[in-house]
Amino acid sequence: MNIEQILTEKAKEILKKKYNVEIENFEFQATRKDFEGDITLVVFPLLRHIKGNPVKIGEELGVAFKEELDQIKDFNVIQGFLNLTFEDQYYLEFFNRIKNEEFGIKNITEDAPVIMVEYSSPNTNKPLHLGHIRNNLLGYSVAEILKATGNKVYKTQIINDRGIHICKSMVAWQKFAEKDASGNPETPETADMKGDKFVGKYYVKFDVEYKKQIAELVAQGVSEKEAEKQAPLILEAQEMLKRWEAGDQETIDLWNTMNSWVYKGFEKTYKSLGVDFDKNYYESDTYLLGRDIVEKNLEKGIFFKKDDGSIWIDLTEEGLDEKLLLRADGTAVYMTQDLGTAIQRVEDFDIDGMVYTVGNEQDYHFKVLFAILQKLGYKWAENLYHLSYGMVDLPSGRMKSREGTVVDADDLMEEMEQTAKRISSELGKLDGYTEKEKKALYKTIGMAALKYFILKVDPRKGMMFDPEESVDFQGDTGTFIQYTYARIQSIIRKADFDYDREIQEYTLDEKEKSLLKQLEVFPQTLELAAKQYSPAIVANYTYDLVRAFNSFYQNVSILGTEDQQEKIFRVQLSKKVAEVIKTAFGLLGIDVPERM
RNA sequence: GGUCGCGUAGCUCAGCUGGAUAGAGCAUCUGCCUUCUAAGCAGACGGUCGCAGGUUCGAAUCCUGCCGCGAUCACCA
Repeated sequence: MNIEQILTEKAKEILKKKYNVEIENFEFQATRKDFEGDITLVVFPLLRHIKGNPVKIGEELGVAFKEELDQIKDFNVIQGFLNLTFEDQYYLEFFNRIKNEEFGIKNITEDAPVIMVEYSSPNTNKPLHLGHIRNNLLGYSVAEILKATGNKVYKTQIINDRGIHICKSMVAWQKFAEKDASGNPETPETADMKGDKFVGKYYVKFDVEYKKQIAELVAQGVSEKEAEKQAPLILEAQEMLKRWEAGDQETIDLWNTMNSWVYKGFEKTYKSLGVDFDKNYYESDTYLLGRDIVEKNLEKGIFFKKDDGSIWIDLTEEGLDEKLLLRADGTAVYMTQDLGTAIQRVEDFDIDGMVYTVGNEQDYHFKVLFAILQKLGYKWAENLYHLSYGMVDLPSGRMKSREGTVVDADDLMEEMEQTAKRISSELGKLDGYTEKEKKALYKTIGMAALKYFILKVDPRKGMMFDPEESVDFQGDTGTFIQYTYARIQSIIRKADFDYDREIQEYTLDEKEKSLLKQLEVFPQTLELAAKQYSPAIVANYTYDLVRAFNSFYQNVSILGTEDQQEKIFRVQLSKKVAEVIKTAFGLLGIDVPERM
């Protein structure tokens, strides 16, 4: 039983005796720092059940708590707030209990819920950019947080590897690839380019040439709309798509080759980002899924057919529209595919729920998707969540690839590393590190700054990113948190005495106490983060913890104190704080360095 | 136009299921390194929580209306 439950039981008992009322819920909150106390019971809500003066009721409860509970040292009542102060012993017992365990992390049991987290889901014609970074970091982190709170998790991505856009890159490469002396077209290897960048280059090339053709046609008097349809390049791309769908071997080979280039490039970016997947789905495998389901349920009357033969679902009862699922020619749309893919995944992994990490521009799509799956009666459809995140905006507005304002993922990561290098070199604290170790450290620091910057904001909200003002390394940053971790490691390295002994009796310093309080809420913070699918909650928690530690560090002496008890306790406490930092940052996908 | 989301300090963001005098960081200004890492600490300055009503003992938080910004409303994905 935790302290809130103990207090609740006691309060129930007291009020029953005194006022003969049964009250189930009490409102507790951490005492604000301007007041004396550790936990506060808000008395006002009780007035609904008890007629009386809130101050008097508070006093009565306070007296009883103090007399009857060992944990309570003192109390005060201000207006309708009963502030309770705990005995130091309470915190000490808490600390000794968690000291040697992996604190905050739940075990994953045999019967744990199985959740699939989808994220990234790139197109194979464009390199990853800042938007993908937010997506990837969020998806990965939410997956980790779900694991830490006792779920079995599979991470997945669905790769959009087919369609007209891929054919555009293929056509462009066939037609416009630069050739070497013996007439061989360039490849990522010969051009010394990352595969995704290479293919992306030809996608852009297609667009440029296509626009030229449109302009020419328009100059000949063709309307713009017509020109877009008639331009030879687009016709070629459409032909290519037809051949692909017909299974033409040459086309499939080219498609495979170019996709494999892209995947190699993605792989590198994912590795730098530190994200991974348990399973990849490819649209080329899933785009035909969903049709059977639609046809099967047509008979059941969940779907209906219009005169032209197209198949729809009516979601007006759910407050949504009618939605098309199969065209009159029997081909599927995006929705149908997602429907089929969801069902496929449940078959593959026996999952109980899914999280889709997709931008908030698709809110409507997922509302509809989930509504349909629920209507079809799948039990797991109750546990679908659209992790809908806001767009990353630049100071100039939205990122637009057409206007060249996309922030490339690889470039950004490289810049972060360079900034870390510059600052680190200026500070010059890395004596004894080899060049290789230094480089690894710069990357660790740069990535932390970037990841923390992105993850600390509420996923649902849009966010601002200014590439000119490089990400901060001071204040509320990943760097600051890493720095604190490194600081603690330095203390531990220097603590050359046996500090393993358990401290039983101890008078807590104010700074120690606020650290313990912050540690205490770690598990519930993780629960909240999982419930809200929000890494930001973990990030903000870690920042508060670290701030409390630095205040402690600067205001009391850890290794310098004469008192042996004090010295042992402070080293133990510091060590525990470092562990929690590491755990929390692990959930955000951020590494911590031993030195910096 | 319908639907959804957002609007908190000069800037970037916190603020849990309503609770005490709305919090951080950056920026600006003051102190603190012969003692455990100053990527730090301590402090100052900075707010009509978009506006107007309502519910409540109590509203940044819930409800309604309005204003501003964004997304979406495709037989695109």
